[in-house]
Amino acid sequence: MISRGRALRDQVYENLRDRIVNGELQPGEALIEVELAAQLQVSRTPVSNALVMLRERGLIQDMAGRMEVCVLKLEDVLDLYWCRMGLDGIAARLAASRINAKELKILEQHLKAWETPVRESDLSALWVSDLKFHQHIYEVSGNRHLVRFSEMAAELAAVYRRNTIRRMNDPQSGTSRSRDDVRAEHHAIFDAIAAHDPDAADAAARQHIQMVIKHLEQADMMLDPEEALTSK
Amino acid sequence: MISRGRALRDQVYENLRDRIVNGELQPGEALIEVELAAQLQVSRTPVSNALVMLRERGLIQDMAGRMEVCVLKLEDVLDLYWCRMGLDGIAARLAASRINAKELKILEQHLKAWETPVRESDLSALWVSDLKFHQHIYEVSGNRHLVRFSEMAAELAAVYRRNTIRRMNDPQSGTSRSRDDVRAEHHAIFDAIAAHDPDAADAAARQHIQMVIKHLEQADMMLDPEEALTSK
DNA sequence: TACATGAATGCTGCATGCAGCATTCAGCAT
DNA sequence: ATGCTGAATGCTGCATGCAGCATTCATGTA
Repeated sequence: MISRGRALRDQVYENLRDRIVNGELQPGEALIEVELAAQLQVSRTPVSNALVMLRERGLIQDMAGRMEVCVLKLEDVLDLYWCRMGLDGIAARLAASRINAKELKILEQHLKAWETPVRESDLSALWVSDLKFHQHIYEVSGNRHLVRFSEMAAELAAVYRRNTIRRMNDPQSGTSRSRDDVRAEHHAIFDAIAAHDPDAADAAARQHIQMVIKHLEQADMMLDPEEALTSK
Repeated sequence: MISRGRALRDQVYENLRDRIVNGELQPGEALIEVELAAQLQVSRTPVSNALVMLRERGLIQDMAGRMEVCVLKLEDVLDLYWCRMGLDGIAARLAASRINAKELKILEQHLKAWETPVRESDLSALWVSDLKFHQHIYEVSGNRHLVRFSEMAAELAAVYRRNTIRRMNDPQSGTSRSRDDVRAEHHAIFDAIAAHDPDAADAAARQHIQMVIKHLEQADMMLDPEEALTSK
């Protein structure tokens, strides 16, 4: 689990970050240094350092000395997607002017995962390719700070997603987005980048996030008609 | 210097962050735990924690175990301004739809600092009001994550600014921007926000950063005609 | 003089001890 | 039974000891 090649604090950090993002550690759950240290077979020091790092990233929050997994409200996630609207637009813009043939081919492959219909059962595979599609655009942008910021935003949003939006993706809730819509939006982004048209790529990327925001607001109302009015 | 009300690590962090941003600690300078601990009259522990936090923010970098103040290349700063182009645009967009009369008045005051001509001697006052102008838009946007990201980008860019761009602001170098240009760009942003026109505010904010980027590229060529070609 | 090799130094990363604060629980009084 | 008070517990934040790694310096050799 924990090797001793790299710094222990970095390994502990990654371990905890992954467990928070994938929902193993739930929002509001307390993170106890001694417990985690025992689990991971290290002393309290690297765990303490990892907690400081997680706090800096906003993944955990300080509750009177004790640390707990961050509890995000819908407002937070909407805020994060507004950030991504700006960042994704710029990433697509830069990618449009810098992408080469090889990178374009990879991007196309991520896009195609949405073309072929999949069974309802492994929707998750679809979301992975969605993630990869966006990540690849960031990488192609060649802007490491853009990558950093978008990763931070995506990580935080993922915590919310994992714990709340799952309900939305349940087709029975009536709140899941039409795959055709998503596919069309991705296609617009891809086409603009392939055409090396920065303005169009920027606009398409922002339009995509705009739709995600609209969907989040609507889905929230459908799931929690009461609290939605009070901007929970 | 260091009180014991709040956590020592947070105070040490702020102390070091400020010293890095204002240039007291120069890029490439080593940060020695025992030295800093002695200076600030604390043990190595809170200093070590503060260094972890600074690393997470990108303000310092790991050089084979030793920590040193981050050394930014022009490429990094351009990357950061591209991020700000996206973020500033969204901030202006949100501000345009949410700003109230009182907040608008404050924004106008920051704007007016550029109207009245100032002596060459206190150009720095002008840059403070520039900073406040942009910061206020972020605050008005009401998006705390947007504020966080923009602060991180601004902090990093400030390190570069403090240590490199100062030369640009020397009128003798011929690389300082025309105050009239900056004023006009700020005015465009203000007008769009005042008119509650999100699209126009977004576009004006991005246009402003676009000009900053252009200026940075040009000024770099003028200061370092050799290295500019090799994307120093 | 230049270079190589080994010892000494300096600094970090991790473990652990200790003190302080908050929370909890038990016992007592009403 | 309920509310209050004090003790016990649990956890964190900070200090410090120790080991390991890298760098540096000195000494010896070609």
